[in-house]
Amino acid sequence: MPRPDQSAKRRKKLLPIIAHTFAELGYTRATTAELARRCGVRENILYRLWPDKKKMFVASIDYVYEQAAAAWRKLLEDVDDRADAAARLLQYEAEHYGESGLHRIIWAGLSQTDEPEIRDALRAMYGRFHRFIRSQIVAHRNGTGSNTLPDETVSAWAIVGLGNLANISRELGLLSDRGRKRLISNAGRLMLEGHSP
Amino acid sequence: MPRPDQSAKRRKKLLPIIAHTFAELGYTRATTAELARRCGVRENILYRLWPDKKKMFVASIDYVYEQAAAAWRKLLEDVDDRADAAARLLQYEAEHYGESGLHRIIWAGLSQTDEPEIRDALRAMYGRFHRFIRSQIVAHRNGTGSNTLPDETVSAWAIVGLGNLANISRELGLLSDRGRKRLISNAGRLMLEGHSP
DNA sequence: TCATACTGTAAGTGCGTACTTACACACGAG
DNA sequence: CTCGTGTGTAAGTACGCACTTACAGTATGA
Repeated sequence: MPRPDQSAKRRKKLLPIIAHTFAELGYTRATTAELARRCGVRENILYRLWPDKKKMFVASIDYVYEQAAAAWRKLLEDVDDRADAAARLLQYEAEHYGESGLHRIIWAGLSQTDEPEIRDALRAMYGRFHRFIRSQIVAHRNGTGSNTLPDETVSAWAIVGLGNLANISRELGLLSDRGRKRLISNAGRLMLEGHSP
Repeated sequence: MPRPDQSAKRRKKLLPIIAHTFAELGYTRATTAELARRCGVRENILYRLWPDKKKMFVASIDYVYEQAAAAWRKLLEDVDDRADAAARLLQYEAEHYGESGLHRIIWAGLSQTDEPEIRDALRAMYGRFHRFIRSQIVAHRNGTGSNTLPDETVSAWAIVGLGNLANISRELGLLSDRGRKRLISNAGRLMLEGHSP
């Protein structure tokens, strides 16, 4: 028997570089040559790790959620009161939303939704985000829901939308940093509990 | 003197076709050959009307707002009570959001924001949408603002975000038609006046 | 030690794309 | 009529791209 296959390890090591390159340049401008250059390898090495460019991109979409979820999990480790967790997450996102720049991958993906693999990856990603946020809302409200509030499913989607727009506004310079913070914390709080701070 | 220049008229006539092609195929896959084919002309004709492909795309971004604004203006013609207008618009969008498919142009643009012209066009477009919605909110609240509500600027951005997410959900099949309607009308109403129907 | 699969280098290849050029024709003003 | 310019057709060009191939080297298990 010859040497063992290191592909899995290597994929794991290169994926962050690939993902950030897609985020920075978009799908088209992130050429396979450029991806390879930034990874410090030749193109054919990438093609040994993924069958084609599209698969590299799909892997990057999954990576976006992994990263966000990891940051959130870490944040929640320090929070004892589960009902408080949602507010803490909102606060955290108001400060840090979009810093990683990885959300640009999603936009690149959204303009390629005619590719089923990409569409499926995006749908899965949004679904995961939604489920996570919804579970936080449920824990936060904890049965105290007033009937003038939208249900948790709707509220969670609205908060996803809020985050989305916060990213766009950061990208285009639509709002100042303060304005964006206010947007997330005020509108987010309203969605969460029916009034803004 | 020879024949008069018909370029302006022609641009106006072809732009809707161009825009819908970008919306359907995205920037990259909407090749100049395909754009020309759908317009029923040869490529060089397009290049006489716009200096390059990027300019065709920028014109399409502007077209997105023009179209939405035209529909809204038409809807508002029949509304006497200005305070009611915002609710009517929400209702209308809950039913028809994203039908035109033109929003896909925006996603294509968002993954090209390193091009200053495209970024500027997008920023201008979002600014116009925001101003329009904000003015409707102001008229709707008409001084009756409670202090548990976010101010009009924040609320307007939140509603823009809501619309954005509604489009994404339509594209990816995240929500049923009913779910999307509920999202826009419930969360939108909450943003507008502090409680949902 | 040795066969075998992994790993790296370097040079393609074919194709699709944005954009151009050359030229025949049509129309409208003087 | 006729000159000059808008309009249409058709072919072409240079280039960048995703993806491939050929081959030399290298570490591993039996």
